[in-house]
This record gives sequence, C-alpha cells and structure tokens, in this order.
Amino acid sequence: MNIADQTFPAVDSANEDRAQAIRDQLRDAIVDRRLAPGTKLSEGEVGTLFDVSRTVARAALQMLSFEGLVRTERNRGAFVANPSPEEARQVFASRRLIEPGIAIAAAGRMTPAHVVAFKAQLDEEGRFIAERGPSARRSEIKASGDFHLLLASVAGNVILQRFMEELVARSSLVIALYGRSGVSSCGHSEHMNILEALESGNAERASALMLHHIDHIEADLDLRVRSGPALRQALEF
Amino acid sequence: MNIADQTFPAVDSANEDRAQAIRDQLRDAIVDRRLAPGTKLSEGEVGTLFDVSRTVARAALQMLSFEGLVRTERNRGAFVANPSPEEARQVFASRRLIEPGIAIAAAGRMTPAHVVAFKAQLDEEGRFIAERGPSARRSEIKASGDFHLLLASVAGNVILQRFMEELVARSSLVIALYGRSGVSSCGHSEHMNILEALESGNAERASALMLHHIDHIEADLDLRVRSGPALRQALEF
DNA sequence: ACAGAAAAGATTGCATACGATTTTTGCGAC
DNA sequence: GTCGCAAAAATCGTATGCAATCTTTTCTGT
Repeated sequence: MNIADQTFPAVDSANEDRAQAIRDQLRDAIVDRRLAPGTKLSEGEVGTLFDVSRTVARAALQMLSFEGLVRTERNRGAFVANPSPEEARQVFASRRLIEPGIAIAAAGRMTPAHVVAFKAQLDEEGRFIAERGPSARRSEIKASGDFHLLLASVAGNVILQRFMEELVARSSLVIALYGRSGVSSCGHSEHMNILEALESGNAERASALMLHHIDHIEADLDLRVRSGPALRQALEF
Repeated sequence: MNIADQTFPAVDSANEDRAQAIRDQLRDAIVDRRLAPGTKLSEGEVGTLFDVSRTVARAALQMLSFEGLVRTERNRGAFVANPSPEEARQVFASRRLIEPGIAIAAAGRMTPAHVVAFKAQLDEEGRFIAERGPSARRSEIKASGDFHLLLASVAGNVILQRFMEELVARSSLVIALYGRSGVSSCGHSEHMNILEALESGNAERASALMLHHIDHIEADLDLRVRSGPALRQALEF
C-alpha cells in the first residue's frame, strides 16, 4: 500500500471550490493569529476581500464554524472563536485521548520517506525558532502544529486526520488566548524525541512521549478565568 | 422518496435555523436507512420537499457533507455517502481509539440521573428488538446508536461528543452496506454489561467491554470488496 | 441498426435582490 | 453631560435568476 500518495493532494485547486480556498486562507490567518479571537468576520467584508459574492463567503464561514474556529450567531454574524477555559480543557482532553493512539498507528507505518519528511519539518521548525520577528513567530506556531498533522497523516486514518486538523487549529486559538510563554522552544525538542521513538519503531515510547508533550503544552496555559468570563464576554470585539 | 412527509409536528424550529432542521431530518433518514447509500439528493428536490429555497437546502447538504454522511461532487450534486471498505475500517479504528476513553470519562461522572437515562434508553432498545416490522428495525438501529451518544454526552466533552455523533452516524451507513446480520440483538446485552460496569464505577471494565463491543460490531461486517470496487464505483447511483 | 454528434433538458455554482433583524446614529429631554 | 428613544445604516437570512456544466435525448451518416 502506498504511503506518500496522500501527502499532498495533487488535485488542481484552481478547479476546486472557491469557498474552500477562502476557508483555507481564513483558517491559516486564524491559526497563526493574524486574526485575533473575537474578530468579526462579516460576510460582506470577506466577500469583497476575496472578490466573491456573499454566497460563497458565507459558505466558507459556515465551514469554519463547523471546525469550531468560528462562532456564528444568528442575525449577528461570524466571529473568530473565543474558546472558554472549559473548551480549552476539552480540546486538550481530546488530544490526550487521540494523539497517543495516532502515534502508535504512525509508528507502525513509518517509512524512510516519512522520516525524511519529518526531518524537514523539524528543521523548518527549528529555523523559525531561531529567527526573530512576529512573522517568524507566526510561522513557528504553524510549523509546530504541522508536526502533529504530519504525524496524523502518517497514521493513515483520514477520519482521525480530520479530527486532528480541527484539534490542532483549535489548540492554536487556545494557546493564543491562554498561552503563557512561547511554548514552542521546549516543544521542539519533544518533537525530536518523538520522531526518534517513531524512527526506531518504539510505538509505546512514542505514545508516552506524545502524552507528556500534550501535558506540557497544556501546563503552559493559564486557564484561570481572568477577571470573570462575563467581563471578557462583555468586552469582546 | 418520502422523507419530510412523515412529519414531526413542526416543533419549535421556527426560531431555529431551518437548514439545521433539514439536516437533522435528512441525517435521521440516512442513519436509519430510509435513504440508501448512493441516493442522489438534489438541491431542488430537497428544497421543494421541505418547502425552502435551494439556498437553504444547499446549506443543509453542505453540513451533511462535512459530517461525511453525504458526498458532493462538483457540478454533479450530493449523494448519500457510499463508504468504501477502507473507510469502514477507519471508522471503526477511530471508534476503537476514542470510545474506550469516553467510557472511562463517563464512568467517573455517572450520576443517578444518568443511570435512569441509560435504563430508559436500554428499555427502548429492547422494546424495538422485540417488535417486528421495518419501522421497529429502523428505530432499533437508531436506538443502538443513541446508547453510544448518550455515553458520549455523559463523558462531558462537547468536542468528543461531536466526533462521536459523526462516527456513530457513519457506522450506521457502514453497517447498512456491509452488515451481515442484525448485529443489534447481541449488541443489546453488551450495552447492558457496559452500563453495569459504569454503574459500579468500574471504569477499566467499562472501557474493556466497550472495546470488545466495537470489535464485535466490526466482526459482523463483511468488508471484502464485492466484485471489485471499480465495478461498484462504476455502477453506483 | 448502430455509433457518434448535436441539441434539449436538468442541475449546479454563483451573484444579486429584498425583507427582517440588529446596530449605530441623531436628537431631544432631563 | 447623559439617558432614552426613534430613524438610519449596516448586516443577515432567504428567494430567485442566469450562466456554466452535466445528462439525456434526438438526429444523422455509414
């Protein structure tokens, strides 16, 4: 069975749905924090921005709302999601449940080609950490998430892969809201350790390392309700 | 096809989103097999059937396509999903990964009220099994899935709950396509055993029973490619 | 009679229009 | 100055129209 056949969907995205393209761009913008949580995404604005009608802009926003990255309120519009501490906990609880299993599955399917892909991924991750500036920081955030997505793609379960896409994206939002430090610098070495375990086929070790990794990421969050959630809700804009 | 005509008395959906209501009805119809896999769901037809414009019918179909219950092809339309054996395996692999963990989480959160709800659920399940006729069989299928959804709701993680909704719905499709027997009769006693374990707070046992339960369901499937997948694909409609 | 081409019909993709709802603005009273 | 309320503007929900694409039927030549 082929492994790399799914790495990059060779489907001509030009012919693909335009709404999907807009969704992807918006998602990237949300994930690497060019769009702050709570930002309003009006259909008209999105439409003119991407030069499409409201119909297709609306479709893109609907997709994002399914992924939990956008919250829509009837007759009020769409906003970049503003996950509560409780939601944040649930995101990480879900990851703790799923990702160790994904690591195990991936360990059993690693090929040299995968190792090469991971190495490139980690190289890029390290490069962005070394760089300075907000742009590098954004790329670093994205690269850190991409490690987990790469792992999910290696695991070879499309359904779980999609779940992970959602969880990673939401994690990015959560970290943006409740993150204390850069988190990623320590995450990088953990990623490397996980890859080592995967490379040596040590599924159990990869799984355990992944669990700890997730714990570490969550431990870096400050999930105490800050000055009451009502205030935050009230001030949201 | 008559989906909408078996009217549930309108409910309060006036204030709710109409697209969502249509999605729910279509989903029910797919899950309990009033709509066979591969059936075409044209926007116009759905629209007239539910007495809405194509715009909102389209939105409902888009939602179902996100859940994996409907597959849309550009310029061709929407069809009730026709999961391949590989997809079927992935659905169950995902459930094996997630549901034991959900059982553990639920075991730690069971309240007397939950037990009552479960008992009622299992009663209903048993009642439909005893009855005869296609209508009872459909209700039985739905009730069987509802047990797992109830468990997910007790676990208290909204994200995982939504994942489970998708997985249960897709399982129903898979069973419709590849199921050998009724599966549910044996499933019922396993559900009861799981509830027992949950009631006694034995999380590990509940988790193990759940894993076996999923294995049993999958074991009842015949996932051999029948007369080649190409043929099935070619003839599908 | 059959294969292939052309036309007719059906269906989707997308834009736009209009009523409904929400938000903002303007203005007068306190 | 600020509070309340009504009008105006903005935004959303939905229906409908048109062009593009796909499917089916009809027609024609061999």
